[in-house]
Amino acid sequence: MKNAKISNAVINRLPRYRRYLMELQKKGVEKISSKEFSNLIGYTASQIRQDLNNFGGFGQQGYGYSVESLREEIDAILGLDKEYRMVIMGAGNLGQAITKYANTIKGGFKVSGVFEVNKNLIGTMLEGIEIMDYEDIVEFVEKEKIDIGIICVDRENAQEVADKLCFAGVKGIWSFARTDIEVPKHVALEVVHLSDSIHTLAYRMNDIKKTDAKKGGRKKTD
Amino acid sequence: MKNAKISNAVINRLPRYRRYLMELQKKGVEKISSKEFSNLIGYTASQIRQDLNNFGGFGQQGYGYSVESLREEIDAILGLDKEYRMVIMGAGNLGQAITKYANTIKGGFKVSGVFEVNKNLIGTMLEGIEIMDYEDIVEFVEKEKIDIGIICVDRENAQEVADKLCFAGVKGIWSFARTDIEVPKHVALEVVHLSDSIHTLAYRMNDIKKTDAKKGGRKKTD
DNA sequence: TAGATTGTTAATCGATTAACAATC
DNA sequence: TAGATTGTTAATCGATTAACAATC
Repeated sequence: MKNAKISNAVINRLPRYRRYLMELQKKGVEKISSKEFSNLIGYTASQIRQDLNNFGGFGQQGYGYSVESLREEIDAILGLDKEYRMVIMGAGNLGQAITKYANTIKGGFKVSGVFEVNKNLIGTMLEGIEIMDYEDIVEFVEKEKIDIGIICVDRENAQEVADKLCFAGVKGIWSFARTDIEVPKHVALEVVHLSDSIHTLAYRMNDIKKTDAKKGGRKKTD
Repeated sequence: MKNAKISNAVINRLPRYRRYLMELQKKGVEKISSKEFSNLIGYTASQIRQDLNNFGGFGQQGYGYSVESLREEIDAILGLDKEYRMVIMGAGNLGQAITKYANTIKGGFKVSGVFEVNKNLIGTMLEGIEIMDYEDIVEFVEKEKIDIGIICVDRENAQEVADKLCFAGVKGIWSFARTDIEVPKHVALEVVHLSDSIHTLAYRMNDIKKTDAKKGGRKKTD
């Protein structure tokens, strides 16, 4: 495995490679060349080879890539061979929605607790998990060795909750709060801006109307 | 308003500009220079001016930008001055989660219906909306003038549902399905890969551990 | 007017694509 | 071995940043 800093563009493509490899595995495909993969996934063969070679030489000249072992390599690169214990911060509408979703995530991701400040919610159940008091979060993270904090609180409180989680010792934060937050360098951060996402959709809908594209062609994801 | 094709990088930054402008407005700030905005939002002043000038000259030399009118301009660019009628496709766990979330979206976005194939769910209520039969989707989109279809079905069925929605006449698709889909050129598409997102978080958590970054510094969103 | 700050052109940087030698 | 396809270096493309003339 090489060592230079990997660009975000590359990192963001890794889960996609993995999804296609899983599909291929499910279909029983054993090997794939970068050219065949290119036709399937829509990146150039050159980019695929370039991307993978950031992490090592997983292919074999004259043959291509073994679907199974490439998929295992990418799993290991992404850290999907490990377990992750998570807490949800905030049991309002957003927290309820994300808790429901988080329970369906495949792999080693497990929701261990939900935390709230609203006394009326504390002690009630959400998706089979008891809602606990925000006051107890630091102790819980330490005792239960929580890896990831999922932030589902209001914009106004997101930074404070992030600070608390980082203090408590989480290694990563996944935020759905409608704001930008900062974390110490040793904590990983991934922010999902769902409202930004639908706003760009609105832009594209109106842009299409304006340029009045002729119908018929097809457009791929990304 | 200019006309050249706007890059995705620019489009993706627009909602973020808007969020910061809303905050400034709330605080009663009336004008901002690209330099001040840069300090706040973390893009270079040059990039801010470059981005905005894709759509028109909204500033005034020697003064800066009016927070209120710039925010209005961006609202108009994004199409947030319009109403959008939406349907949720799929009332399983993901559909339930997204319906809960979609009800909280601010602005002109309104959920008008939820559709399912599972006969046991059809006719029951979800977040105050009656779940309807997938068989009736085309008629509903036409009659209710639905603009956006939100796809929350299984990977296996996502493309079929997208095809149906496009046939019915939606102008945009917001997909949360764990797969890539294709739509005709005249339909806008925005895909949210939540599982990809948490996978990149896992990567970054492990990457930090490997490079063993010294603690202390702070990292901003994006 | 003088100072400030935009709008825009030019320079730089980074990411993608092309080419090809290495090698299975 | 000959053919195929990788790994990697070089060329291109696009996006970001810097510079500065225009102008409020």
